[in-house]
Amino acid sequence: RRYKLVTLSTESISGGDAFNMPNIYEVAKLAGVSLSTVSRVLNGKTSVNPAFRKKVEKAMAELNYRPSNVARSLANKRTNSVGLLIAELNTPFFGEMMKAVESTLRAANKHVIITVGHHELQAEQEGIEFLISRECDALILYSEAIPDTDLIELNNKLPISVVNRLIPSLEDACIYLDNEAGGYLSARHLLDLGHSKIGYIAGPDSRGDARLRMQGFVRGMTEAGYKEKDLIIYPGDYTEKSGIAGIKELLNTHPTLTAISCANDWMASGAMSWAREHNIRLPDDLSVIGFDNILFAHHLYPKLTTIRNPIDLMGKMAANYILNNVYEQKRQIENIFQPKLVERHSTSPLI
Amino acid sequence: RRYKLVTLSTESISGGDAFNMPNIYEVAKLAGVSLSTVSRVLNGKTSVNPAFRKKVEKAMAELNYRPSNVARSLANKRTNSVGLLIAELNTPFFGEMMKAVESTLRAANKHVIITVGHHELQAEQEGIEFLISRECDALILYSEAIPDTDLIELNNKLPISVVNRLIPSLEDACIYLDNEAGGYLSARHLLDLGHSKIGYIAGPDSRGDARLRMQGFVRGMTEAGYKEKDLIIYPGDYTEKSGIAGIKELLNTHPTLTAISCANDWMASGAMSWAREHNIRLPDDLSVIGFDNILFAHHLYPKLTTIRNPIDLMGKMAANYILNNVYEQKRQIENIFQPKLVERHSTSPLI
DNA sequence: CTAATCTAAGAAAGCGCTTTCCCATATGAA
DNA sequence: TTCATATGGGAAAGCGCTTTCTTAGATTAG
Repeated sequence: RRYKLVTLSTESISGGDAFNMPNIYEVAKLAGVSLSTVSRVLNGKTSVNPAFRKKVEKAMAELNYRPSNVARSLANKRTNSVGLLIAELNTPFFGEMMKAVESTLRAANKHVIITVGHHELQAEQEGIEFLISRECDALILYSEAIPDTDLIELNNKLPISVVNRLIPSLEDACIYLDNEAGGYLSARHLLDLGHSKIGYIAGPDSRGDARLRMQGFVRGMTEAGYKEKDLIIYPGDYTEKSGIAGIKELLNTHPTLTAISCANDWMASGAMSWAREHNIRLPDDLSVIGFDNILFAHHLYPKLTTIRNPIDLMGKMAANYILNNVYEQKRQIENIFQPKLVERHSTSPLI
Repeated sequence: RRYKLVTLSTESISGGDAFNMPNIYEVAKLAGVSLSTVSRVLNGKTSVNPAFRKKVEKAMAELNYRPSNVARSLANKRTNSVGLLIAELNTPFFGEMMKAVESTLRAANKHVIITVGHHELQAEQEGIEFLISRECDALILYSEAIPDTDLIELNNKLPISVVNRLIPSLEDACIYLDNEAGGYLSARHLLDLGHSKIGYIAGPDSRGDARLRMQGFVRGMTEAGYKEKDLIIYPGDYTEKSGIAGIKELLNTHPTLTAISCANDWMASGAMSWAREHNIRLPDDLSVIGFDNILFAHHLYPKLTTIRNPIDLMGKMAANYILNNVYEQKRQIENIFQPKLVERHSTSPLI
C-alpha cells in the first residue's frame, strides 16, 4: 500500500484519500498526454515540448503526484539505497561516521541501510548478505574481519567503498587513515615532552590499523635511538578492560614508566581509571595519550590528549566515492587522511 | 504476454554486474512447474504439493535464486522497511535506541531507514517526508517538535509508533518513560542523603519530558515540606553548555547549595566540569545527579549518579509494536517504562 | 515542390513478482 | 457409475514505472 504524503505544515489541509495515490497514468490522462511524456518530464533526460511540460507539471501538482520509488527501482534496476556496514551502532566513533555518510547521501536523495558487524566475521558476512538482499546499489564497509580477497570479489558484484583499510588492488575504493603516521605522532609527542620511559598498549594484532599504529609508534621510538627489542609493549585488544589490564601489567613490570601511549581512546580511558584508583596523579605522575579522539575523550578527567582520527570526513568521502561511481556525480576524492595531535590535559612535560 | 527466457544483461550502471540473477521464471522452468507454483512455495501461504515443493526448492538452490524485494514490494505494496526518526546520529543515547530498533527489526527481516531530526521542527518534518517518499511501511518517531495533532493525522496515513511521548488519543502507539517518576526519584535520592539546599537545572520548557522531570522533582521536594516557590531552579536546555551556565548561576545566587539535580546527563557533565575547574570537590562539597544514564556517564569523574532511562528497551518495544500492527506478529506490548536510580560516585551523604 | 532528415510524442514491451480466476484431477457420497 | 465438492496447479492480469521502437509532423535541402 502506498501512502499519500502528509503535509505537516500548519496550513496543511489533507484533502486526499491516503489510499488512493495517483499514478503516472492518471497524471497523463489529466494532462492529456501519454504516460511516456509524463515519464520524460519526470526524468528530464529527453527534451519535451515546453507546452506539454507545463501541462504535465500542472497535472502533477493538482493531483499531488509522487512517483513510486519501488516501481522506478524495478524498471531501472536501481534502488537508490546504499548499504553501510559498521562495527557498532551505539558508539560515538561510528556515530560520527554514520552521521557523515547519512547526510551526504541524503542530500543526494539516496538512503542508507545500516547493519552492524560487531567486530566479527560472521556478523559482518551476514550484514553484507542482508544488504545485498536489500538490493543496495553499493556498499560502504567498515569491515575488520573479512579478508581482502573476499572484498575484492565482492567489488566485482557491486561497487563498494572500504573505510579504514587499504586493499592493494582496490586502492581507489579505499578511504583510510594514515595510522602509521598517527602512531609516530604519539611517540613524538611523548618524546618531545621529555619522557623516556614510555609504555605502549597495543590494539589487537589481527587488525591492520592496530598493527600500523604500533609500527608508527615503534618508528618514532627507534628514530629517537631506542632499540626495538627494548620497547615496553602490552598486547591489548582495543577494549577498556584491556586498557586496565595493560596499565596494571606495564606498571607492575616497569614501575619507572612516566608515560603510556594507547592504541585507542577506550584503552586510554581504562588505563586512566585504573591509575586514578591507585592514586597515580594524572598527568603529573603519568602521561597518557590515546588515539581516535572519540566523543567522550574530553569528558575524561583529565581531558584526554589523543590523535584525531577524522572518521567523519572519511565517511563523507566514502559516500562521495559511491556518488561518483554509481550515481554519475563528479566529486573530488581523497583516499588517505592524516591524523593530528589533539593536546589536552592528560599529558605533561616530564619534570 | 510472453516472458523472457534470459535476463538480458544491459550495460550495467554499477560497472561490474556480470551476474545474471535468475528470476522466478527460470526457477519455474527448471523445476518444470508454473510461475505461480514457485511463488506459492516462496510465500508458503497456500498449500503446495510436497513433491512440487521439493522440485522447486531444488531448482532454487541450484540456481542460487534470490527473490527480488523490489518486485515483491511493487506487487504486494509492502516494502518491508520501517523509517526511524531520531534526534541525533552520533550520540550514545540515540545509539542505544537505534541499536535496539535495528536488531529487533532485522531479526524479522525488515530494514530500517534512519533520518535525523536535530531537535527541530523543520528537520523533523523533512525527515518524515523523506521516509514517506521511501515508501516505508511504518514509522518509529522520536519527535520533539511536531505537534500532537500532526502526529495523529500522520497516523491515519500510515502506522506510527511514538517514542518518549504520550499523545492522548494515541496511547497504544506511544512508548514512553515515566519522566515524572524519574524526577521524583532524583529529589528523593538527594533528600535521603540528607541534603536540604538542593538546586535544579531543568530541561527546555518546550519539551514534555523536561517538564515532567521537573514536575517530579518538584513533587519530591514539596512532599518533603519545601514550598514550591522556594525551589531553586535554573532553566537549562539539555546542553552541556547550559549545565555550565546553570551551575554558575545557581552557585552565584545560592552559595550554600550542597546538591544539584540535572534534568539530563549532558548538563550534569557540564556542571561537573565547571565545578572541578573552580575547585569544588565532588561529591564532598557538592553532590550532582544526572538523568538518562547515557554511555559516558561512568566515564565522568567522579562517575555520575543518575536516573536510568531504558531507551534501548523502549526502542525494542516500539519495533515490536510495529511488528504487531503492520507485520502480523503477536508480541507483548508495554507502553510505559519506569526509571531507576543508578548510584555511582557523584553524590554522597551530607556531612 | 518533393524528398530526405530530424524531432518529439505515443504505443507497447518489459522489470520480477503476487494473486485472482479458472479448470483439471482427486475424493467422497449417493 | 455419476454427480457434487475439495484441492491445488496454471494462465494471465496487474503493481507503476522506464525505455525502445514506431510514426506523425516539422524542418531543411535540392
